[in-house]
Amino acid sequence: MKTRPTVALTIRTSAGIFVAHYSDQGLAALNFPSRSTTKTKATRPTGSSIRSWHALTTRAVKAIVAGKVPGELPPLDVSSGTEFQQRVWEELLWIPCGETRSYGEIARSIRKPKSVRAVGGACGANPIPLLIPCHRVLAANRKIGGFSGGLDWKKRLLQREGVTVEE
DNA sequence: ATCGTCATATGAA
DNA sequence: TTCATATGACGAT
Repeated sequence: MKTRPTVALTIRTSAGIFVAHYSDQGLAALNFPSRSTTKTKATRPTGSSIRSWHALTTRAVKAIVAGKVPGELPPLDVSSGTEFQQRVWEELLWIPCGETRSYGEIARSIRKPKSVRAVGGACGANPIPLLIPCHRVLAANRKIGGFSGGLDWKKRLLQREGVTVEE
């Protein structure tokens, strides 16, 4: 996994300022609001493709934060992940808004029914939360599981989509 | 309902 | 190779 040059652009939402990182392949990472990353103002000359990608990202993020369907997504640069992780992430993309799956179900749908824990690991390694909806993956008993951006975020996003989870 | 234990895949150190 | 997991199934309590 090599680090390609990226451009960081911010997205202002009612929930805070997200930071999107773009490579020449597309959206490479999306960070939750946090104080430590708010100092990214290094906006270099951005190509027209990146600007149009950012427009799509911005719209999608705002929609998801509001619990609505994201609409068209920008190209996602998942080259930082292993083959297995990319397989999992792609699968997450098919989970419709308002529905959930379990880690085990994801494992089965990629024909690796025994790699349930590895699926959890892949979710945790997901560089683009929200757009790759890892928050819609719960444990088998419908419990919350974990979330890289903080469990409060996961709960909030699910509530917005009308999903209730066990506490 | 909760807890301990084991099976098992993947990835990072 | 060893260690840690955002799991799951099962049995004991």
